[in-house]
Order: sequence, then C-alpha cells, then structure tokens
Amino acid sequence: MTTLGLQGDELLAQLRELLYLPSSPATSSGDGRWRRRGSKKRCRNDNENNNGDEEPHPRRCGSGKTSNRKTKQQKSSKYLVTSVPDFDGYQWRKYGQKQIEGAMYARSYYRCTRSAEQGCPAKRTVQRNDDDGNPAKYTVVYMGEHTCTANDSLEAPVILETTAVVVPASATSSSANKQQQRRPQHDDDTAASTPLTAAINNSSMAGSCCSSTTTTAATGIIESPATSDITWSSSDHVADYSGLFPVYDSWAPASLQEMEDFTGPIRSPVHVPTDGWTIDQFLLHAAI
DNA sequence: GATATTTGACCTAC
DNA sequence: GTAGGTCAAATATC
Repeated sequence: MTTLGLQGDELLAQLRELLYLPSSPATSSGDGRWRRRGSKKRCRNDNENNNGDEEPHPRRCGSGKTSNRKTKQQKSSKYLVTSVPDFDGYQWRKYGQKQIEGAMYARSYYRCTRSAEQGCPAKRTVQRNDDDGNPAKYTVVYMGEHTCTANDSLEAPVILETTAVVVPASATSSSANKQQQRRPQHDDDTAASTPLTAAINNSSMAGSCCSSTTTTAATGIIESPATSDITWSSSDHVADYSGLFPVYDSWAPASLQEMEDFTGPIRSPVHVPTDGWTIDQFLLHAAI
C-alpha cells in the first residue's frame, strides 16, 4: 500500500509546518504564546495611586532616576535588512514599542529573554522599512552581544540551514495551499497535538535555549534563509537576503491589514541549535 | 499563579 | 525641547 508513503508525506508536511510555524509548542519557555494584551495607564505623578502619602515610584511617578539609561544610539553592533526579522536563532522578549519620528511604522524593542536570568545584554530593535515592498522589509539592529549560556548557547546569532524548506512549486501546490487555508493568523492550536509535535518536543529541539519565540505579525511570510546566506553587518553594511528566498507562505494571515502596522507580536518559527543538523536532516531522520 | 505583551509615561542624550 | 530608549502596571492567556 501507499499509505505508508502518504503517511510519511503527511508527517513531513506536519513537521514542516510545525517547524516553520510560529509559536510552536516546541519553542522554549513553554510558550511562544500569542496573546493580545491590553494596556492601562499608570499613575500619573502622584495623583492616581499615591494619595499623596506614598512615595512616588522611583521612575513612574516621581523624580527618581533610574540610571542605567543608555546613550541614545547605542553602539549598534550590527544590523541587517530582512523580510524575516525573526530568524536569528535567539529568543527575544519585547519590552517596548515606539513610533519613530518620520517613520511609517513603529519600532519594536527586544531584549534577550535571558537578560533577566543571566544578564545577557543583547538587544535588538525591529523596524519595518518605509518603502513598503513586497515582501515588507525590516531593519533589525542588534545591540550588545549575547552572553547567555543557556542550553546550547550560540556564540552569535545563528540561523540554521533551513533553506530546503522552500519546496518546489509542484510540491507546494497541494500542501502549501492546504496550509494556507487552515493556517490561522496565530495559533499554537493545531500544532500542539500531532504526533510529530510530540516527537519534536521529545527531541533536542524542544526547550532549546535559542529557539526564537519572537513572533511577527509583519508579513505573513515564513521563510528560512540559510545561515550562510546571512551576512551580519557592521553598521556600514546592510545585509539584505530577503530576495534570496522564495516566499513560503505557510500561514498567510487572514488579513494583510493586520500585518501592516507591525504592532502585534512577532512570531517566528522554531530555530534549533542542533550541532550540524539541518532541519532537512531532521526531517529525513524523522521520516525514516 | 505564572508569564509574555501592550502601551503610556518617564528619563536622558542630543 | 524633542526624539529615542526603557520601565513597569495592566492585562490576556495558559
């Protein structure tokens, strides 16, 4: 029977989907969750919360000076222009967003998720470029070096060789369409319950320190450039690898509109620091 | 309850 | 004075 082959294909498709889908449960810290958050105002000086007697919050409600403020343009070590700002192999936590003067899109600020535990100073900003090409491009600026050593630490932002995911058109016609159809804008739901998910969760991929859980509502494009195709640039150069890879639109958003603002969380597929294992190797292995 | 994100306010360099 | 960077309460979700 061909069922085995079909099953294999299906499993492969599933795995691919998982690997290149955002917020896969295989991402570390147990979540990669997508949430929509509200916001509230904080106390404005002493009026709201401090009925005059509490000492004002050192930062928010008073005069306190919390110190570690950096210089304006931090020593930006490297930056690149990409349509897939999330593929850097690290795990980032967003801590701010700011509308930048003269820019159409807000800039998002991220720091390494290990910054709290290990004091990793690595930060990055992601800003969508004004020239709205297709796909949209983002300027990602990295500041500081990773000093975190969790699990399989990587010396520098590393992206696994996952280019092979760009499947030939003939192969994508069915599976990709399927994916497009059922891929919601954001979810970890479908991914969570497949056998392959379990396989991944049990594999070294799960809980890897550097699987990136940043998420992007930016383009709806998921593509995985190979490591070798990315040039980390000093401030003099910009690496633009966005054109090197065909778009693998595996989870097209329901509405491009929601991508426009880049205000939502940024999501990215799983990155796995697997000592020489490419995802294709993993796929191959999994399929056997 | 834990954790990540949102977002306005705050702080500081320019 | 302004713009950019950061903080942290509020909040959503698991």
